[in-house]
Amino acid sequence: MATIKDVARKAGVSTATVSAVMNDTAFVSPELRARVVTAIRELRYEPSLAARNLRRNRSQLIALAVADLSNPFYARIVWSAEAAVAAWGYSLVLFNSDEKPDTERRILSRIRTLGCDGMVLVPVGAANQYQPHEFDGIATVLLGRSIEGNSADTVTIDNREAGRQAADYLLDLGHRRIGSITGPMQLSTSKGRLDGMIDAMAARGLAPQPGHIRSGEFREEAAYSVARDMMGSPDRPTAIYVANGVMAIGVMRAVADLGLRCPQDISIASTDTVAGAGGLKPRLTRTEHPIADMTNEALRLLVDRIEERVSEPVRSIVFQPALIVGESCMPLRENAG
Amino acid sequence: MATIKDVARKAGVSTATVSAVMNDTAFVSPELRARVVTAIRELRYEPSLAARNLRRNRSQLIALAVADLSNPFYARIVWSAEAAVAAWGYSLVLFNSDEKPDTERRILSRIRTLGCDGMVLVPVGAANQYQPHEFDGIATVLLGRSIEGNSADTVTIDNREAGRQAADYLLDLGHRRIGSITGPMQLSTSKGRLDGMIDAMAARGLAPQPGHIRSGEFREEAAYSVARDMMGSPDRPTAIYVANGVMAIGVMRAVADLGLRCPQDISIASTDTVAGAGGLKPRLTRTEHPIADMTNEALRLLVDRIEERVSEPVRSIVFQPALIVGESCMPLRENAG
DNA sequence: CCCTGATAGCTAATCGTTTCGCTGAAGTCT
DNA sequence: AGACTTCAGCGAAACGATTAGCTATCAGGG
Repeated sequence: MATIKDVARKAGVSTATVSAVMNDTAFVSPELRARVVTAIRELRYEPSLAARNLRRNRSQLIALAVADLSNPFYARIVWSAEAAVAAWGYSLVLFNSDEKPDTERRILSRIRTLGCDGMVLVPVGAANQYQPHEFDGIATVLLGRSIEGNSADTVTIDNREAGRQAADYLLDLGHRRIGSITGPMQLSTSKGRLDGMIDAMAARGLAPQPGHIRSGEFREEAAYSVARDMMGSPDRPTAIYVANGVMAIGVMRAVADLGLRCPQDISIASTDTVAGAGGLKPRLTRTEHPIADMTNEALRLLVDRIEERVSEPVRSIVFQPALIVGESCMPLRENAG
Repeated sequence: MATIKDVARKAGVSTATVSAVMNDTAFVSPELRARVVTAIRELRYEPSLAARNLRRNRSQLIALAVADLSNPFYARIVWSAEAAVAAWGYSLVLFNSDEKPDTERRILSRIRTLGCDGMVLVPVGAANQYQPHEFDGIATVLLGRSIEGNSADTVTIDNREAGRQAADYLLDLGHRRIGSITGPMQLSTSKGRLDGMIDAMAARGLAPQPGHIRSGEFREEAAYSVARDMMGSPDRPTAIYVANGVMAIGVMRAVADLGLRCPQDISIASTDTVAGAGGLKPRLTRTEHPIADMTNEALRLLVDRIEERVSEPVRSIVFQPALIVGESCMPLRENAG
């Protein structure tokens, strides 16, 4: 592995000159430049990032820590993030906290040791689980979920509005007994979506039955068992709002396994679709997030911070959901059968 | 950000001692050790990987370069790889070559500059596009696809067997006019799967019609248009073998858009299912790969190399596919309608 | 009591860059 | 012609760790 010294020796110049050529950081006469370039090519010199970073105190690394890599929603974020990170000239270090606060803690420490220039974090813990020092010294953008009281930039969606839109749609179809299967209540996403749904019902003088509101892990299996339980009872809801795409798959599976039909027997709406579910039948009625836009925006904010073109102290960007009507919901009156 | 010197000063010892404590690399008396540990805790010292790596010439980084991050198949690999990499004490740097050899070339160079200790590569180019020097000095495992003549360890599936299994299944159902939509022919995966299918047909004295064999990019859109074209013609095949899961979705969409029904009008089988397609209706008949096992195995081989517990010169592990019967195929005689 | 051997812990060199400050040749002005 | 600028290019000091090699201390044997 050739070093800058080898190049300098071969080209008959100092290492400073080689560095100047590499980084275009000072004028170098055409002759010298040519000699250096030749030497670089012949020796196949590639600068050592370790050395450069030690000196510059930069790493060219951006960390992305997502909550659950098995969830296509996050897989989609990873995809967008990789592209954005590369476009900004960084490399992506990927972590999966698997919805476990302890794992997340280890990840944060690892990100620090790696000297990542910045990180995009989908936080998994409750607000009070974070120590302020876990964030200082490293540019941070929170994605999708926020941490109350934290001073990092955030990019989120309007969860409350998402819940409201989905519930309004179901209400417009005439449903009155609407249930919800949502994620862990300490997460801003779960809580916001549920609150939005309750808002929408309250606006029409309604409230969900207590037994029709259930929360659990953001996973297919969790949703499956909760749904089986809720749907098995005689006073089951006529429509259900599921807080995320993976859970919606679980719910549909539960419905099918109980011998119920969707949408004839039960209407299902959700928030956050799962990639590749284009083939899911019936197609889910859901509110969608502009995942790629959100991710790009998160990285723009992050790079802004890293490169210190900082404007305001804390920036929060909220994306609005859009309702996509599929085939998983029907008007109530036709539910008689 | 505290450095080792700060810790040494605070604990009243030399940096060498701090280093010894950190790495447990020499005996340190209990008293000193205690002082050092306290100082480390109080200063919240975390060693700089950049400095350590410069010195040790290691980076604790493993690169994963996949061919197409938008493909759930690779998303699944990413998921498994992140877990395996973390379990071995490394961090994962993720790249997406997007099936573009040029991008892949840039990635290889980047991996080199980053000083990654090793890489897992899903190669996208033809064998002759690789220069030997792009691989030397960095431990490499090729995953899923191989490069002829390359001396890296490989973990692949038996593509030929996968094609054979799928085709045999269709043949057993009585199909004779079987077509195939496959990926780029310079890739070992595409070629192997097609060869397997041809093998199976040849074993029964059959051969596919030339117009029934089409290749294109490993993407949904590509498959969609090729399928529309092939299915539109009057002598269309009665069954079709699609070389990958994402393409299968495109084919199913094309079939539906042409007003054809699957499996009544056409049987579809594929290799490599897409995660989350559990909800796809009808469920795809396909050969599946043990993705997690393959990925784990790839990382085991890689870490072996990195940590120089090398056994044989080159190791190749081939996984066998398994046929999973869904609902997307029917016996030929019932195709009359 | 001195010499030896063992060893805890220190000093300083080193990894491969970047970058500050310097040198000295060439150019400009009076 | 002398003094002053300019600036291409160089030398060497960082950056923060690891580690080879050394020093000093101490115990034990002769």
